[in-house]
Amino acid sequence: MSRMPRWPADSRARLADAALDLFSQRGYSAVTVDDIADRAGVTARTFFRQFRDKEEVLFAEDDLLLPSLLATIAEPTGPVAAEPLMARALGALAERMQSAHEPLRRRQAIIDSDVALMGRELAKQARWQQAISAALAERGFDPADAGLLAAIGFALFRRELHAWLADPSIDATPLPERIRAALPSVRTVLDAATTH
Amino acid sequence: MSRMPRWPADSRARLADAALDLFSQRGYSAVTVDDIADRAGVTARTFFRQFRDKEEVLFAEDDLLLPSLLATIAEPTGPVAAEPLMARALGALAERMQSAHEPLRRRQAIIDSDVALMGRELAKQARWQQAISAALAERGFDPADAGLLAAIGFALFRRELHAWLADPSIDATPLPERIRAALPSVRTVLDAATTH
DNA sequence: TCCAGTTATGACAGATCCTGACATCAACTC
DNA sequence: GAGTTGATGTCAGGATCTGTCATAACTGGA
Repeated sequence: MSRMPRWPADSRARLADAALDLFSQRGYSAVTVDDIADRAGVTARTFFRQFRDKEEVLFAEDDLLLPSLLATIAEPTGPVAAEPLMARALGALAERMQSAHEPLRRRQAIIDSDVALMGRELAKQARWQQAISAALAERGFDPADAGLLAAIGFALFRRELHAWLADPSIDATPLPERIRAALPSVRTVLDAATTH
Repeated sequence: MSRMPRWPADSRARLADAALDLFSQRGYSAVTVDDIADRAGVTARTFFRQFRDKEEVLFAEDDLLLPSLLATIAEPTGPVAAEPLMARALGALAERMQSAHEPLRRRQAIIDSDVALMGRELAKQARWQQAISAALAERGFDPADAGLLAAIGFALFRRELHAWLADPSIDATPLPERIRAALPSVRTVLDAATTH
């Protein structure tokens, strides 16, 4: 019994935690991969075996959320219009993020502080958008519409997510509620006008 | 007379040309900064004095377009609704890109081949979006609307730009015309529905 | 029991990216 | 013609990321 692994397990999780802590304390660019590896008790080579590059340690978790989002979109429910489907899919995604307000907040602060990280986040979201667009087309939407729908949904989701993360109060309006409340505004925004 | 500069002029332009050629031939990641500098007849250090990093050489020109786009938005024309204003601003931007179909096509092919470049492009567009949103707010739009408007405008512009670049025929539908034709679709897309 | 295969890691060399510091030299200014 | 400016070269060095091989725990079967 008493299996003694040669090294403590979960080096991946320890690296991710160490990275988030150090980035928060000193700022992304002031932290080297060696720093992260040291704090996690491994070498830099192990870091790069777990994460493609220094940036990826902040985004690896995201990949766990996409499949369930796609599943929600694909759920067979008979004919459905774009708006209620978006409400259901984005609402479900928001539910799953609801419990992680504080970690998400720290992470977003780091990303917002570095242009390259911002780019990485947007690139990842673009691939999500692509996948969602494909899922919408699969369900029978016109492909051209599907792309625009996915783009609009994401723009709206991003806006509400940032507003939610920026709100420090513990009993702020929950994210899913924000999303559902914001959806109708897309309809009216094109008719907005200036006074000068 | 006969001023003999110590070095040939326009090292920046020669570097940009060399980079585009080499990236097209061998692929972005297979080309080193030394390769680019060699072909341009300078050293790598000069490359980094002209461009912040290896990626920037593909995006530097973009910065010339933003000011005129903002100027179009700010043009005082009396009260105006969002949709015609977007049509005018995006149309004018499309006009200025119209003549550069082939270079833009090559550039986009390189960007699409590399995730990091995609991220850089999206980050740059996000900053544009931010600036445009601010310009819209400055003109009197509700700030929340302005952000969503800018996002929708960009999503639409990107879609049409990619379609235009993907069309190899010389007398394809011109970009400005595509943009203006696509704008109304935003209104109807939320009412699209599936049949299953 | 013993041995071969698997797996996670360490160790090390090296390519590439990017920066800081200083030197060089034509062109310009006075 | 002396001094200044500006674009470039040269060099050292840190950080990121990869390839390769060695090591030691674990695993499964002879």
